[in-house]
Amino acid sequence: MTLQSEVLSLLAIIPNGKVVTYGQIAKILGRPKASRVVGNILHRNLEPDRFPCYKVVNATGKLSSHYAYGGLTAQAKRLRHDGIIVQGDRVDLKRYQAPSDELANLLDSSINK
DNA sequence: CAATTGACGTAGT
DNA sequence: CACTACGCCAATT
Repeated sequence: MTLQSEVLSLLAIIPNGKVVTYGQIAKILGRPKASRVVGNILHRNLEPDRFPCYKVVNATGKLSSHYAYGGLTAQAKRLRHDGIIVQGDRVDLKRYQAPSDELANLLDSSINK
């Protein structure tokens, strides 16, 4: 099982109206130091229609500046569409970041399903 | 197979 | 919070 497929699986189960950070994903998948890899995976796959990669932000809540198809603006637009308030180029992590344990639980459920 | 490449994170300033 | 420097590691070349 590649880390890549794990990351994509996790993206698919992010609760609507919530966001996650790269490091959070990495930690959940057992690679707490592989935050960069998570970003690389999303960068290389570029499948915005298949996975909600717009729900992924960095540790400060800032949106990815190299997001495909319009960059920050396009990503912010998608986030707002999900009911998430985007101030400038960032979101309020305190309010929108999905708890890691909840994600782990959802991931487990998706595997079981 | 070795080197390169980053949608990043953390600690220090 | 903004910036810098350095560490990290799977996928790609």
